[in-house]
Amino acid sequence: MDIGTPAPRRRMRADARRNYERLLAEAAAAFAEHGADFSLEEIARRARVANGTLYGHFPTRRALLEALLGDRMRALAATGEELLPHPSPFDGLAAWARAAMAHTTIYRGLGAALMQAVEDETSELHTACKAVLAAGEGLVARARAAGEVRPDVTAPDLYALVNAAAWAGEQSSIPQGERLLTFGLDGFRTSATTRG
Amino acid sequence: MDIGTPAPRRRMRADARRNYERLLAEAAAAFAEHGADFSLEEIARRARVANGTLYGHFPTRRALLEALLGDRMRALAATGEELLPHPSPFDGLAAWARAAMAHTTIYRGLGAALMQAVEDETSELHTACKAVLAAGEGLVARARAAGEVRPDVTAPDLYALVNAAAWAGEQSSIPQGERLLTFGLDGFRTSATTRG
DNA sequence: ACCTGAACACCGTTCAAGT
DNA sequence: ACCTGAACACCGTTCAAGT
Repeated sequence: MDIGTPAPRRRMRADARRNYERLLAEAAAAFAEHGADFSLEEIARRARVANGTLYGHFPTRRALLEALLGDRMRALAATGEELLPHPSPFDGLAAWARAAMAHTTIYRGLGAALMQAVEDETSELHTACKAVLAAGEGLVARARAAGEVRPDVTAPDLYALVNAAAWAGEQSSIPQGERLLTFGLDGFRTSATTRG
Repeated sequence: MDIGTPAPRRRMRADARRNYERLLAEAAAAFAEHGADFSLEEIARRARVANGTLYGHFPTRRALLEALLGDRMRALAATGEELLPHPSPFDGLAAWARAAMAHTTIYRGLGAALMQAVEDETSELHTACKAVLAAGEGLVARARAAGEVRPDVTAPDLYALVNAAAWAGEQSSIPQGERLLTFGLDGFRTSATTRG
């Protein structure tokens, strides 16, 4: 499903709304091309807006990321709930993990932001991260109950695996992210407990 | 084994040598406390040296890291070779992976530097990273030959797992690094291939 | 209600001038 | 042979002054 440009929550003056949307558009393009750590000052310049205007709309980089990704993250959480009744609890979990990693890789450096935001209640991204974590929790709990995943696997394990794999993929010229995710998910499986 | 302060490779003038060592000492302390991305300018200030002097001795941040960690990384590679005749190839590999992660976590942010350096031949850290990778390759090859690890597991997989786990641990308030490493290593195991 | 742009306190890196 | 410190081109963030 296409999500489109997010809309500001409240009524805004016409010029404010235009600036808001130009900032979002330039940020989306710049983050996609150069990563989530791209210069905010340069984004303001590209949007033909004073740097102070950017901070007026988005007091932190996290606020900007939330405006860009909040809906997408809630959609990811919803996908997790849709996968709950999957015939194979492990396969449902694995499919969602791959979708989550695909989400994390839209901006380079995003994994770090998502890892920090889930533990930082003051982060504008925190609520969205919590929703994603909760979706993971549902899938993990069901796979655990079905005995398809080790009893000690937690939702934070899944969350960390997805972000760490995305991170590894960014650092590598080969598809290291997908490989790590596969190995990690298989490490979650009950059969992996059987040691020599 | 203690490694101590690395020595410059060539004869130096007395004042140069003093500056070199002060820079190394301040960098080691600052990196340990604030991570491998700590300001080089501030390190020069703490060493009571002009910023240009730092660049004279260490043209890049990577050169500074190499001077600090090169010997330690070669020692890690040697440990890998010592573990080659381990009675259980998998356990030997796992023990070395844990040692490697312990090495990576001495400075926050080091994992990213090590991931990039192993693919960047122009990096001053490249040779040391290659030595570590080669040690991993030996352990992986033996575990693979013994059938204790999946046939498709590679040395870069192990290298990436260690660094990604170290990275995840840095972002988290719980020991997420150790957990991810355990899951990933178990995902390497042959038994994990047995799927439903 | 919102925008502007200067101000402040930082970076990394280079390089002419010194000793 | 090495050191110095200014110079350059950047950052993120704040805030008084405008409209």
